[in-house]
Amino acid sequence: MPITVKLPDGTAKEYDAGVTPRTIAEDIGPGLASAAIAALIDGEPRDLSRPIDKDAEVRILTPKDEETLEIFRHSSAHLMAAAVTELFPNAKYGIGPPIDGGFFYDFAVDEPFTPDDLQKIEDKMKELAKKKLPYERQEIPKPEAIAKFEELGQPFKEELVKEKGGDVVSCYRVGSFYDFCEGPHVPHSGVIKAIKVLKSSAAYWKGDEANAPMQRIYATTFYDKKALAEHLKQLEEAKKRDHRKLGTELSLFIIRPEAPGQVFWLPKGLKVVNGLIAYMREKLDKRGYQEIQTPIVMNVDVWKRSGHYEHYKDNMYFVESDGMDAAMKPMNCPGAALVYDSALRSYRELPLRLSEFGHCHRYERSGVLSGLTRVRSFVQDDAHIYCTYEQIEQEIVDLIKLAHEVYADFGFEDVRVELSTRPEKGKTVGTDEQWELAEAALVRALETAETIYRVNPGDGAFYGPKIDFHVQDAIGRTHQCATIQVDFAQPDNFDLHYAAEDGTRKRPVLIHRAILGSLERFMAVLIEHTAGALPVWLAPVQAVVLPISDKHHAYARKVADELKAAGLRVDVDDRNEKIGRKIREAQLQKVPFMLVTGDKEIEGETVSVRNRKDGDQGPETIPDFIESVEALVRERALRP
RNA sequence: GCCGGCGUAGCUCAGUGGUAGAGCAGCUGAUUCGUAAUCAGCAGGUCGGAAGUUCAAAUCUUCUCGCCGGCUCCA
Repeated sequence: MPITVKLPDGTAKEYDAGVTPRTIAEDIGPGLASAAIAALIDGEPRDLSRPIDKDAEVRILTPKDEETLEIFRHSSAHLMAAAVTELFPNAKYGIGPPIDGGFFYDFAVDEPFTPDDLQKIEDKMKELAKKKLPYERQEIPKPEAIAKFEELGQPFKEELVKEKGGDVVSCYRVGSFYDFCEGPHVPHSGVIKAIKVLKSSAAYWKGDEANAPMQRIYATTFYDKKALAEHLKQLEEAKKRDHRKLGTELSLFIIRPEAPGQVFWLPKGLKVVNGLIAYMREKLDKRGYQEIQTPIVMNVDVWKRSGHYEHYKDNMYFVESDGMDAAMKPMNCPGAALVYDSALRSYRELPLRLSEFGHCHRYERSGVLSGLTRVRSFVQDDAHIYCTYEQIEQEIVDLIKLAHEVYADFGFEDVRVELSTRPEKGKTVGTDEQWELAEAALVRALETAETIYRVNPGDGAFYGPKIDFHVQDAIGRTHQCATIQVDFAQPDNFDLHYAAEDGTRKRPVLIHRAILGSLERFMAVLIEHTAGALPVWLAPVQAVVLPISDKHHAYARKVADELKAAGLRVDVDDRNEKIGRKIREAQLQKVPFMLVTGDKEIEGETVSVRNRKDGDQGPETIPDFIESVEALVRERALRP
């Protein structure tokens, strides 16, 4: 029976039913046939060898197509499992999906893999790749598959087959590895030309600590060795930008064993943090916020009332003093609620926007702490907006705009927005109706603000749904920053109300929001994004004056005094060192401007300006230099 | 928390059972210098902590603290 195959360029060809994509590729040309990895049949990815039995649109996939990478990495995961099968015949297979930048495969083994094992696995993979082992697809009845995996001693696979619907399941064989798998796969292992096994770590079957422990091996593969080398170089670059490393090198902060998960801000780091706070205050003042500060330790009754005790106590620190049971605040909302409740509020005051740079403490499991991004003590640029139901949408639209405005100021162009909805019932406070109203309000606001967003079902806070903003740094890592949450429950818990226009008492709605998120985490993002070269307006030291020799010290100090008088943050490097050394160190400290002062400059009452990015800029008078720096600060320019 | 790795001078690291090392930073001195490292000397460590094995422990064992990686992403 003939079928019609439509190609991407619009041409149609006739084939006998059962023709494979490979044959079609060969028909189109030998170049395409040899580059072909898989095919899209009516948009569905398929093996090259899988017969087509009806009219279809066919697109041959080569390494140039984006869709191919996932297939390629997935096939690579099978190759890794094949290598493990040969080296560790007793390994039980879990799952092996592609991930960003590579893939992993989970194995249950008696002994965790050692670095040596990983090298052996990599070598074995390379050996198997060279053999050009075919990826063979089989479709077999489900009971047969179950029996097969039982016979192979693969309980996890058996479990997965049992969970799968349908009567027939597909399996793939590559080398001595046989796997339950939808596919598709590359035609043979020879296309996997560049392989690197990266690391191994613990995981649990289906990600649940209650299940069997497994060893997860991470690896990556590429179509050619050059691409792999580039990828590894990028990983190196990411290490160089790591905020923990730069934090030490630039003397921004330390974290000590005496206080795990808590930050000691050094003078330079605190300059930057304070710069961020000043920046946010300026933004908030323009938007009608009123700043408050609420206590860190409050009677535990407050937390029982807010619902935190019930839903969040595992993450809270408790203290006792004067016989009072108290807790350290993990969030600022109850404090704000008490402030709201301290006066009789009128509808005329709404929306009441109470901001707070609130210092929160949350107990985090020891294994999850990480630099500035996951800490136990942090300051949120928080605010609580009390408003009427009608005002919600406009407030949220404004917040979405504010978030985008702030991120643009820092040069974050790639911002992802996520809407997280209600977690499992029983883990939340508030009624069904309240949740529905809150979620609907967020969705409406997102649509009004024309924001593209993704939904994270069940990922909301225990008191309300939320919109999260994730920014991507210069090396592609994403970090959660802003969060906007609608909360109908807290005003109830604290019995908050306002006098409405008609004289009745009504319940306000609460919107929680943070724009930078936590100052600690935002610092991490900023440090990694800028590789430590903070924009001039935030740089802890904006300029360093570099006298050439002793006899220029007096002039250098005079210059520095003038700059300081103008409000610039300036140091003088009057060490007994050569100018080259002073410049090198200022460059390494990422100081935006270096001002070389010697005989020439004294004579002309100038400084020779060198900026960290473009090098020597030649002489400039001091007033001119001050003016140019002030302009950069005013504009919050991203580059000197 | 769990699994693995790691913990030696302020920083980066060497040192696999026999007297604790290097580079950088620091201090002192010399040098007075023009756009990414001047030279010399000096000083600096209960080898994360505790217990154990041993004639002898940074090194081996146990416990403990901390750090790093990972623990959601359909076979």
